[in-house]
Amino acid sequence: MSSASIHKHTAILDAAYELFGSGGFYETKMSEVAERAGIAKGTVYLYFKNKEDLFMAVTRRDCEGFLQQLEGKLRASGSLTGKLSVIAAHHLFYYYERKQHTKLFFRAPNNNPELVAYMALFMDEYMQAVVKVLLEGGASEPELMAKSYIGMLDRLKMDILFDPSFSEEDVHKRTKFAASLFIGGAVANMNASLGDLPAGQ
Amino acid sequence: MSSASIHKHTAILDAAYELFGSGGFYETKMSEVAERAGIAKGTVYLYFKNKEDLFMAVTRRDCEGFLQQLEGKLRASGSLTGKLSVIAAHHLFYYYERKQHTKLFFRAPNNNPELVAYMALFMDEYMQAVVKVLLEGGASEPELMAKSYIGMLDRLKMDILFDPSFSEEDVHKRTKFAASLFIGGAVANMNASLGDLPAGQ
Amino acid sequence: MSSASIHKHTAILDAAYELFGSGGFYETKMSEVAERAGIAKGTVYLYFKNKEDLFMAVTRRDCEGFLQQLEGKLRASGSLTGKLSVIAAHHLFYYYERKQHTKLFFRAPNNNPELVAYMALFMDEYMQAVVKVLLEGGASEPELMAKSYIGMLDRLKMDILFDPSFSEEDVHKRTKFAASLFIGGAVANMNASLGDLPAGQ
Amino acid sequence: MSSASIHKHTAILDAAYELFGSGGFYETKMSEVAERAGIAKGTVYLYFKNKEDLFMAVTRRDCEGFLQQLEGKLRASGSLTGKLSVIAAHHLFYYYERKQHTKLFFRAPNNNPELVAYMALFMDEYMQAVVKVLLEGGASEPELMAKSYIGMLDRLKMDILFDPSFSEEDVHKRTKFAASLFIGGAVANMNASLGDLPAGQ
DNA sequence: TATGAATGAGTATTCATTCAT
DNA sequence: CATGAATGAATACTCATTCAT
Repeated sequence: MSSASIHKHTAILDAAYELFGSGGFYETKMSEVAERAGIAKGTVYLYFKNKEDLFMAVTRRDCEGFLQQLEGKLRASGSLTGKLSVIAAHHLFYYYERKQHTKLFFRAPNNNPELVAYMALFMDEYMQAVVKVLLEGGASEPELMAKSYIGMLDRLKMDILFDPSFSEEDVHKRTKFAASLFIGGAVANMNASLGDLPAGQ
Repeated sequence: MSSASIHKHTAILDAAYELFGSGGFYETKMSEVAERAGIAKGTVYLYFKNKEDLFMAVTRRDCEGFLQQLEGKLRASGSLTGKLSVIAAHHLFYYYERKQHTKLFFRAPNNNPELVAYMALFMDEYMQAVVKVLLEGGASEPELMAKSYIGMLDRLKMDILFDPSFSEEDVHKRTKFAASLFIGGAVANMNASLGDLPAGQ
Repeated sequence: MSSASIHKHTAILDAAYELFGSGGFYETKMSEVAERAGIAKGTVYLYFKNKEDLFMAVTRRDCEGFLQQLEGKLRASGSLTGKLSVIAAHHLFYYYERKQHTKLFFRAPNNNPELVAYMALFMDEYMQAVVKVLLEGGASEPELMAKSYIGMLDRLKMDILFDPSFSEEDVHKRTKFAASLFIGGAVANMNASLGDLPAGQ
Repeated sequence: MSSASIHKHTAILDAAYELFGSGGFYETKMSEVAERAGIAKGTVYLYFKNKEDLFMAVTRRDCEGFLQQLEGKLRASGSLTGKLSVIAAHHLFYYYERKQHTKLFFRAPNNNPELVAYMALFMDEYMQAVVKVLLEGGASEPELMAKSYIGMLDRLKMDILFDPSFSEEDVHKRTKFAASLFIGGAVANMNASLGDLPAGQ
């Protein structure tokens, strides 16, 4: 692929990322993608088989970037607690930085088995990255714990996407909160005794 | 509204619930909804303004049912820990019982502000129900905690939806796991010491 | 099917007959068919699955009409020679009457197996009708003879389709010529002896 | 035109002949033609103005070859009957030898006046070749007779194209049958008297 | 109320053709 | 001469919605 080709390939992915991201799969027109990429409609089809293929490619690039960055950051960080904080920060800031374009990324074509399979794979890889961290601490149910942590983070991210007044500082607070809650549990954030809590749960 | 009308209204909602639930908004046809409801295509429009309106109504009924049931269960339960367990059980079993039809419910029309607003409202009401419970324990950041708990539960529910071998027993385990992790934190599930954990976090 | 439906069905077939007939399959647009039939584009699809289906239906109606008329005329006619003349007249006048619309009917979608099969069936039925006549005369190779006769007629019809000055009288002459040539052979139309003709052939 | 050019010109014609022949005009892509000819897409346009021009050239080469071969064979043959047999054999074997590639040759672009004109010209030249033979026998309606003979042959050729089990021997039989029927007429193939045949027709 | 025939706006995709290299 | 990346016109088909009955 020539450098011009690569440039066009990237331009299409970028355009599609923004449009799929804000309008979703069904409400994004291939002609819009072409226009935003600064090329002709037919040209899109020289690089991607069809609309679903383009959506897959956009998703793939995004997910791979997410995981690669995460792994780099985890390698560079130390203690267990530090790593859990890194995960939280990565998750929240990743979306914070892309809030313009990922608002509605979760609007995907509904019955595309390939996409469903890929998303499952992504989720699994993400989870395994977290599991690996947890195992260092000797967690007994690392997969469930990893899923729980990811779920927490994913929900905490929603406000970031939809609340335009969210500041970087706010994201930092949320990051610390998430790691702390996950590690210490609700009990650590409460004044009242939890005397009725079954011990060891 | 006559009783015949109510019956038809309900039949349409039921049909739409199943179809939207398994195929998503865009891949569900109004004609299919009518057919499954046992009425004529035009009749759907006597009860719902248009496809989005129908989707809204389906969503609303589902969310309201979810919240009402939750509130009933919370009133009937005692301690803080008990209530947190009730929330987890409700969230997971709700989807467990509807796994046939909610698989893809999260595929919604992408740019409908009314729907977005409603979902935000639902999330807020759900969160407030959890907040109310947490406040009994004197939580300091009850909203963030509530969101985190809901996020955990939502991710833990995904396997239930997509893994057909999931048994009722498995759901029970997950329920206990979720409540326990949320209350006691990761530290309680780990063998290794978390000596590097900043105290009080 | 209501009478209005039948009317529309027929109107579409008529419109398609004329357009396919003069422009061929590929150069006829469904929107033109609809317009000429006086209905909306979408309505065509209520009556015919797609463009190929419509083409098939048009072809079928035309071929069936051709054969039915032929059979009626054959029943009403007497001697072997008379029947052969009836066949010739039917073939030539059928196209003479439709010269406006069948000029290019032989431009069909190229790779439609169903259509190919149907045309083979039609040709076979046509041939069998001729074979039946020939068998009354004790022909020894009736199928090849039938095909030959049909081939003659089909070529003799071409001028009718493409020559606008062709009169009904001309068609009559051609009819007589065809029957006579087929029955008596070239030898009957020649002054010179055909002494070198293998005897008995 | 250099020899390399001639080679490319021929390669394109060969490729187009096979593809148009088996897929028809509309379902053959210029890119396929180029690929099969072993050249780039754009190069085709250095040799042929456009797709229709290429189709014309392919048709022309085929028709000219058909006529030239026929004329050569006719010069080499003797009696009237012999010449008629030569015509039949030529027509049938020509397609027999090309059955792979001419199955669908008759699927031409529908509204190309130049092509229509050329085909008329070809038909006329073919007819004149036959007429010339028939005039040696003093035929009174040589053109109609020629057309009829060609029509017969054309129909008799169809089975050859579509029936893969057709042997060379079968083609021979058909050749003899055609010439014999044309010369002697149906009456020669029948047991029954044709007493009602108008004398001299 | 209920129907369902009719509508027509809306869009992904193809492919002949061009032209800068 | 040769290339092949880029173009964009052109069209079948779908399906939400309407409205005469």
